[in-house]
Amino acid sequence: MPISEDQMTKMQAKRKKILEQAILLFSEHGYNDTTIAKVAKASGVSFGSVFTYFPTKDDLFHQAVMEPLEEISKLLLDFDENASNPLEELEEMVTMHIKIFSEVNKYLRLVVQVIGQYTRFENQFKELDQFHNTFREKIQILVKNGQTKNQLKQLDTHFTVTSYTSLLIGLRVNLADEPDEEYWLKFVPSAMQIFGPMDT
Amino acid sequence: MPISEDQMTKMQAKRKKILEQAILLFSEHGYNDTTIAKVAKASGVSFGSVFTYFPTKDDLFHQAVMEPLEEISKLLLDFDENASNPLEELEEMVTMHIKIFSEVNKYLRLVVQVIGQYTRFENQFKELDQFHNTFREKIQILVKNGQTKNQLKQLDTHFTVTSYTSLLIGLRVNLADEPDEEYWLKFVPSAMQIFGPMDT
Amino acid sequence: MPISEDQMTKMQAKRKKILEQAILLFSEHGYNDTTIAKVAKASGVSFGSVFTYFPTKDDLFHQAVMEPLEEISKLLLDFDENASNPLEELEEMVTMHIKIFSEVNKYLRLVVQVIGQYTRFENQFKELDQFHNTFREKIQILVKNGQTKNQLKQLDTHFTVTSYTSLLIGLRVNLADEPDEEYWLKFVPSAMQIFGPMDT
Amino acid sequence: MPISEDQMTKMQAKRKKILEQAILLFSEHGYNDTTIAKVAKASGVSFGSVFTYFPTKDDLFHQAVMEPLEEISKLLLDFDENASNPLEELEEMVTMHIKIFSEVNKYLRLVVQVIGQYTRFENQFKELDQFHNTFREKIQILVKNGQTKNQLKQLDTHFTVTSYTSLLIGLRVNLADEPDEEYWLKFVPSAMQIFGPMDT
DNA sequence: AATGAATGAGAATTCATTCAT
DNA sequence: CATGAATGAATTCTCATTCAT
Repeated sequence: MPISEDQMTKMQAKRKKILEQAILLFSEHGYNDTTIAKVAKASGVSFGSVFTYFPTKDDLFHQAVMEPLEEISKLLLDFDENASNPLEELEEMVTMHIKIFSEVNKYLRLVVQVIGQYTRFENQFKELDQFHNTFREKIQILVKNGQTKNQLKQLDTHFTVTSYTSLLIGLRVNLADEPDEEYWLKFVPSAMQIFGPMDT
Repeated sequence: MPISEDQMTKMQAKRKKILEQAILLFSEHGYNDTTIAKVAKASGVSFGSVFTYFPTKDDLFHQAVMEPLEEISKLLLDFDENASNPLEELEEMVTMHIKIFSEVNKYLRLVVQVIGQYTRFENQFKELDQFHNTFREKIQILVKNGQTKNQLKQLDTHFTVTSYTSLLIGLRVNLADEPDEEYWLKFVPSAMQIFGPMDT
Repeated sequence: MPISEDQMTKMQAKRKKILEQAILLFSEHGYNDTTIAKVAKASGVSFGSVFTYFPTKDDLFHQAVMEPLEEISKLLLDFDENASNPLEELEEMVTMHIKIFSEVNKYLRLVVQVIGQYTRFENQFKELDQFHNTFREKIQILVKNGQTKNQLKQLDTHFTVTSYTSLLIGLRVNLADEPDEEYWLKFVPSAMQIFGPMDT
Repeated sequence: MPISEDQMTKMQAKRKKILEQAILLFSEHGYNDTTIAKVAKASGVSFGSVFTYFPTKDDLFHQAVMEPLEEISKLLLDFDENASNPLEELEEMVTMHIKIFSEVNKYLRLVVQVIGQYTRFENQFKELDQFHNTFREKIQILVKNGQTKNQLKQLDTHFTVTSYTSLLIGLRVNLADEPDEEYWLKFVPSAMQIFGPMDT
């Protein structure tokens, strides 16, 4: 092997650094106003090096949108849709989601850009849309279970869940770069309301 | 100076046409990918004419964001926060808002872009933010009245109303270019839930 | 009409100037080493103006190869293949061809580049090749007439004429930028030999 | 130093392989479109290895033009200018030359590029020109001998011989990548005509 | 000697803006 | 006022060359 393990590690780190800075810049300034030169400078690498790791600017953007999705989607799907106490699980889930959305500020702004211009960023949009479907389906099961157990009102689950995910993304849009988790958590009750919890 | 009224009318029409097309193009393709040449072509006017009506591209964008706001804000604020039956008024208001959001697709995508990149479009963002505050304040009064009359649960009005506006904008993001008003109206119940209507 | 005739004339002149300089530069330095900046400078126009007249560099090259062809092909085909005295006509034709080839130095170097890299300049090559066929066919008729009248030896006309055109282009290659018409004319007897004139 | 003979052989082979591929690529795609990376890939060696054998791209091109010349020039000069039967020798020579030109297609395209852009490839051109002179001088002697023996017409030998070499290079340009030796050999009579053989 | 990551100079192309007609 | 040619700054991407491993 011509490449030592040490070098591999360094390269991985370099790639990661570039991608991180790209996400930051893309999310703040958009696709066009984020030049490769700016990304290179922010990452502390040379201009040409960006092209060593990402063949085109399009590719860099694509990876900036796609790579974090895997990790974040795991976190967002980390709840038990068949929990014995659906209402309790739902509240835990909402709390978790709110926390996550309060944290991954920059990346979500990138997501909003992609969705907002889905014709321009078609490929990325498709993948995000696919996750959105998976996401909603899993929540729907939990909601149905809650309704079966009479913990939730008999609302249409499709519209309920779509409203919930819309609230999440809408908060991220409206709260701009509000970083205070405490503040975010105050939206948990409103979010819960959407699911129509039975008064007890 | 010696400009006939007829000419004035024509120029107004031309300006309006340019602005309309600019909104469409800006919302679909973003600021940078919308060139003046494309706007001119879409409007059926010459290249240089755009500059006759809007001194710079920045200005064109600014007007594209600001001018429709006046009209739309009037529509959105068209409810009686001191109605004698707050819950009924609230439901009417929500229905109206959902209808409006289902209709002004293109413009709202433009709004999302501005909010999503508020550092880049600072001036426009400020004005939108200002309206957002006015908007929320008026709704808050209605909600408080509803709570006083025990039609609504005693939820924190600030967070409730911000959740409501977030849901609206979030729906616009999530439903992309869904144009069917019938479909949109199905979200009214979910939106109402946020305000915690008392079961009757 | 928004453009005055005067302006049209100026633009035509500008376009011509750019094309002329492009031919010179392309022929001397090749496609890649001829930058648009150099063409602009040589033509005394601004960088961007080149793009006003020729959308891409490829297009500029294409026109540089194609446009002069029309005029030159007319000159080269200006002989009477059915002349009553074919041998005399042939000698006049050869003399004319040699003169032309001695004059259009730069352009022919461009032609040699295209032919030499016909895979790279496929489109241009095809058109040149087409002319080459037309050119040879017309000469072949004259040669056949000369053979019928026993003024020329019974040589295979296809190979004879292809040899003749090869000699012409080969001379242009070998004589590099020799500009002296007198010198060039000394090759007429050699060129005539190819056709196998009967000794008289 | 301590380099085994075995290693030397391997390196020589590697160098040869690189040069062969370089000739192919340069001749087909020209200097600029032939990147070091492409040469490396075609040769099956690593990117950096090309630089081990050829310090710069210029040098690689230089060697690609120069190294084959030695061998080919020997072949082209392999005739007896003082043969007792000059005409017979001339015909044998022409046949041999035509065969050689039909074979070394790729390299000759490279030669045409150098001559066609002699200002750009000055050094290489000078050496090719030098050979051209040597080549013509030797043929001239043979032609003069043929004229002395009244086997050839009294034509100017300089122009005759230059016409002959022009025909050769012109055929290589015109016949593009025609590989059929049989076809090429049909040009021998035309080539012979240039020397003005006496009818017998 | 071999490898390929790192670098940055250089090139084509786009496009807002200016301005003469 | 309308038009569109002229301009050049800015951007992406390529690639020869260097150099650490």
